[in-house]
Amino acid sequence: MATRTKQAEKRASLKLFDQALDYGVLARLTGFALRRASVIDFARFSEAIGDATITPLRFSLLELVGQNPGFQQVQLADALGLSRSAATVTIDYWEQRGSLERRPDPNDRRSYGIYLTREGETQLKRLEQLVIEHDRWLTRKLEPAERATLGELLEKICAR
Amino acid sequence: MATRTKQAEKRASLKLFDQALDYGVLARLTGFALRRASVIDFARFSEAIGDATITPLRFSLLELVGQNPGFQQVQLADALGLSRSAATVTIDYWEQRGSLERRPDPNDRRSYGIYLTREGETQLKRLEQLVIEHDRWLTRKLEPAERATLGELLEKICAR
DNA sequence: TATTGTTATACTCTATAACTATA
DNA sequence: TATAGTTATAGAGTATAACAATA
Repeated sequence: MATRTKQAEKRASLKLFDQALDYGVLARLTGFALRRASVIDFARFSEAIGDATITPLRFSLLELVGQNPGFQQVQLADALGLSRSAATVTIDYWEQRGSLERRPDPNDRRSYGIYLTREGETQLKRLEQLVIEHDRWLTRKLEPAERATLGELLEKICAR
Repeated sequence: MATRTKQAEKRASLKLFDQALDYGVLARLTGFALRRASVIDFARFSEAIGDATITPLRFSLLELVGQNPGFQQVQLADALGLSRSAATVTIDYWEQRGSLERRPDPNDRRSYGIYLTREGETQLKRLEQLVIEHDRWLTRKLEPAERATLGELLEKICAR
């Protein structure tokens, strides 16, 4: 039992990337650096939120619904680069928690508009604060100007 | 049949992120931008390599072995933030392809040193070229100086 | 007792395909 | 015929736990 705990403990400390090793071309790859940073972000996200089931993707969807009430599932899926089935599952998650609801679209009976519930609005406001705090933690080593620059450069990468 | 093809086709085009939607606080989050860029990188990586089974992680491990021949699995796992079992599986993948081999460690009979085979050396050189090309594609919208800046900023995020 | 590596197992995430009900 | 959403299913990927061999 002690052994298992130790193994889990060791992994939990997440001391990525060993100084003793030569990373070769990896050290020159933007893609590798992006992945590293993303892993760090992801690893602390749920912890910062205080709920292991709330992932970055799930938060993103809730935020998107909050900002764009009434949009179709298909639009939300596209906006996040998800399949329709993945969007269904993610929406199910929040609906089961009472944070959002599907309302039949009066103009197209195949589809629903997705809306926050009253509970969802409260929840989202709470999460926004925690996520913003977490993001500040993630970028705590950067000056405000550097953070802005990073945002612009990443934006350029994503622009088509 | 036509329907299915269309669905897959649509997703393959990966037109992430809809201009019509308001991304709210997501637009201000470094973590969200990192994830977006990573998704773009990952989505094109295997395609650029021309082999759907070679993922960024698998390439990273091979590169690490190439630069650090003879290291233990546990060291490679730590260097990539993997569990021991995940490292085992990843090494199995390359070993089955004849690209690397486990050699018994003469000093510690519990462990192996991991080495490239002759085939692995050739393979790695080939992959390095393709990966570097892919990374250039990923950052094609950035000036050389911007690319360098991005690297430094990401480095700061990852530094402890 | 602790560590290296393997295996068994389970869980998360996401995709494609098939299905339904509409359009 | 095409589309919105659901469900069934499968495949990556990765983790923990248990185990064997060795330290």
